[in-house]
Amino acid sequence: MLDDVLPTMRSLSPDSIDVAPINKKYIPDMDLIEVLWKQDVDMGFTMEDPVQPEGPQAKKVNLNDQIDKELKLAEEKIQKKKKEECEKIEKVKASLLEPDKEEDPWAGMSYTVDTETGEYVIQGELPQQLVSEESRFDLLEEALQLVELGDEADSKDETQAVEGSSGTNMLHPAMRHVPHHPLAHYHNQSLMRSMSVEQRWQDLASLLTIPPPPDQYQHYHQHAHPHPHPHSHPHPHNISHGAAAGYTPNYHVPPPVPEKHHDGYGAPPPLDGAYKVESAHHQQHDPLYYQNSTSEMPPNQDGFLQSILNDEDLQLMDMAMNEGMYTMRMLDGASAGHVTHNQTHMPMNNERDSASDSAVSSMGSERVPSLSDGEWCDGSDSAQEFHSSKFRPYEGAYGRDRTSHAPQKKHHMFGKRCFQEQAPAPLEPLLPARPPGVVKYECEQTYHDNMHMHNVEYPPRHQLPPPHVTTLQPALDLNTPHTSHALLQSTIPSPTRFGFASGDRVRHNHTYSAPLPAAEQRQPTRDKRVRRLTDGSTSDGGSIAGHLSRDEKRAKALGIPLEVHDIINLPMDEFNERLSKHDLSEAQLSLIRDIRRRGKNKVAAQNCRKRKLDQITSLADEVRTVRDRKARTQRDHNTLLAERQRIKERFAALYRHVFQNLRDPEGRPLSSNQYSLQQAADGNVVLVPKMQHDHPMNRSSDDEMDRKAKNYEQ
DNA sequence: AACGGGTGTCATGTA
DNA sequence: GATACATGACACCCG
Repeated sequence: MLDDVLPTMRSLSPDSIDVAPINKKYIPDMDLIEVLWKQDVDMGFTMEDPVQPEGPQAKKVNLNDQIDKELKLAEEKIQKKKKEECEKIEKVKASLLEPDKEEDPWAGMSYTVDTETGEYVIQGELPQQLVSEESRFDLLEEALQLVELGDEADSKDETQAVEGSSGTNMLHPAMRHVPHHPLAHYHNQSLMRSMSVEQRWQDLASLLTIPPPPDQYQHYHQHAHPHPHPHSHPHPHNISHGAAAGYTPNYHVPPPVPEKHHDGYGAPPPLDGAYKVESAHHQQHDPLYYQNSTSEMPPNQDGFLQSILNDEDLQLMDMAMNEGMYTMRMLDGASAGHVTHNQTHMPMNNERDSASDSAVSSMGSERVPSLSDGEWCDGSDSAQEFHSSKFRPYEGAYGRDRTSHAPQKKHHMFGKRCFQEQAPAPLEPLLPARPPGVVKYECEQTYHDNMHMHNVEYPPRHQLPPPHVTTLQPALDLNTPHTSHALLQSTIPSPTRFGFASGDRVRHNHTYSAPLPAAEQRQPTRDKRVRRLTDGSTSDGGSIAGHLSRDEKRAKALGIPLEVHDIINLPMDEFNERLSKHDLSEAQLSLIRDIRRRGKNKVAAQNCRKRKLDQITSLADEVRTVRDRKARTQRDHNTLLAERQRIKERFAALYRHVFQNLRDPEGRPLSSNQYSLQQAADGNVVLVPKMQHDHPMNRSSDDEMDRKAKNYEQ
C-alpha cells in the first residue's frame, strides 16, 4: 500500500498537505520523500535541509476541498471532547494515586516545525534520557502534551504560554490575532477559507511547536523560584542555586555538619547550641536538608517525595543528634558549668569539687552507719550499699549486725533497724549562725548552665513570697528554671534557729531547710517513704511552714552543726572547711554525707525530669511539624497528579485532532488505526503507516503510542 | 477506690 | 577511690 501512495506524493503541490517524512533511519529512500515534500513556504519556521523527496513510503494528502468542512466538524468535536475531558479530569483528580515520576525532558529546548516537511525540529540536542529508542517516542508524546487544545478554561494561560514562546514569531499572522488559542483560528470560517492549505496545516503544525510550558506547567518549575510559600516544591533551580533557593522557611537549617547525621544516634555532632531541642531549632535545619536533597535529585515528583523523605529522616536523625547533643552537652556542661560557676559564684568550685580529700570522702574510710531513712528509726538503710560495705567495720561499734540487712534494693531495706538505738543526738542545734547573703546553688546551676540559661543567680530574697505565706511551688515549669533551691536564700536562718518563721520561703521541700516544729517531730514509721512524706519532707505539700525535711530532722537530731542546704550545696573545699571547724562524730559525718548525697541526687532527679519533659515537648513539636509537612506533600502530590492527567488528556485530544484533519490524496481521512505519529531519533515527527508490519518503524511502540492516546481518551 | 502527676530516694553507670 | 551527675525504677502523696 505504501508503494501505491508514494507515487502520489511525488506529485505534491504547494496546496497539498504533507505527511511528515519518515526518518532516514527507518526509510531507506528518504531523499525521495523529502524531495516530494519540499514546499516553497516560508513561515519563519526552521527549515530542515530540503532534499528531493522520493521514496515509496511517503504519502501525499490533498485537503483542498474538504478541509474547511472537516475543520468545522473537527471544531465541534473538539469542543465536545473538551467538555468530556474536563469532566474526566475532575474524576481522575481524586482517583489518581501514583505520582508522576516523569520529568520534563523538554525543559530548556525549543522546537520548530519544518513547514516544508512538516517535521518538528528540535533545536539543540536531545536530553540524554531521550536518546533511547523508547524515549524518542515519549518525546513526541511529551511534545504533544505541552500543546494546548484551546481549552476555554485554560485559554488565557495557554495563550500566554504560546505567545511567550520562541515559536510565537513563527506563528502565522492569522493565528496571532486569535485571542485565545492557536486552534481558535479554525473557528473563524472566513479566515479559514482565506487561508491556504499550507497555512492551515502550518497552523496545525504550529500546534506541535512546543511552546513554553503553560502556566500550570510552569508553575511546577517556577515554584521554587522566588516561591513565596515556605513549603514550595522542589525546583530545578534549586539544583543550581543551591542554598539560595530550594526549600525555605518551613524547612529548617540543618546542623552545621549535615553529614554527621548519618552517624545518627550514635554520634552526636559537635556541641554548639543549647541543649533544648526547640522546634524552631529544627526549623532552621530544614533548608539545608532540602538543599542537599534537591541538589541531588531530579526535580520530579519522585525527587520531591524523596526529598521529603530524606528531610524527615534527617530530622529524625537531627532529633537523635540533639538528644545525643544533650548528653554531650550535659557532659560538656558539667565542666562548662563549673567554669561558669567559678566565674560567677564559686570561683574555687572546680578545685574544691575536685578535691578528693573532702570531709565526707575522708569519712569514707571510717564511716559510721548513716542516719538516713531506714537507719533513722525503722531499720531501713538509706545508704544501702555504702553502708553494707563500708560501714561494716563499724558494725561492732554500733552494736548492730549490718550484715543482716544486706538488701540493696530499696524495697528490701525497710524496717531493718531502728537508729534510735543509737545514742540520741542532741536536738539542740550546734550550728553557728550562717552569714546571710551568700547564694550558692551548684546543683541547679549545673543544669541551667548546661541549658545555656545562665540563670545561676537566683532571685533575691525580696522576690520570695512573703513570709508566713505558704506557697506551693508549681509543677516543673519548662520555661523557668527549676528553683527549688533557688527559693532558698542564703539568708534563710539556720533550721537550728527556731526563731525564724520557717516555711515562708519553703515552697518546695527540696530545700531541706524548712524548720520543723518540735511538735511535728515525726514518729518512726515502718516505711521510710511513708515517713518521708509524713514528716514534712514531701516536695510541695510537705514542705510547708513549720515542717522540717527528714534530713533536717536527722541533722537536728544528731546535732549536725551545718545547715542541710549548706551540706548539700557547698563546694567541697568550703564544705570541708566548715566541717573542720567542728568535732563531729562518725555518725554525724555519715549523716552529713548521706544528706549531701541525697540532696544532690534530688536536684539531679529534678533536672533529669525537667530535661525529659523538654525532650517530650520538643518531640511533640517535631511530630506536628512532620505531620504538617506530610499533609502539604500529599496536597502537592494530588495537584501534580491532576495536572498530569490534564496534560495527558490534552495530548489525546491533540492526537485525535491531528488525525481528524489528515487526509489522503483522495481526501479521505487518515485513521489512527492505519497511521501513527512517531518521533524519530533526530526528533522529527513522522507519520508512519501501521499496515507495514515488517517496516522497522512499525514496531510495538507504534501500537503503544496509539494505545496511550486511546488511554488518554478514556 | 483507681489513676496519673509530682516527688524523693535508691541503684547503677559514667566521667 | 571519691565525687558528681544522669537516669531508671520504685514508693509514696496528693488531687
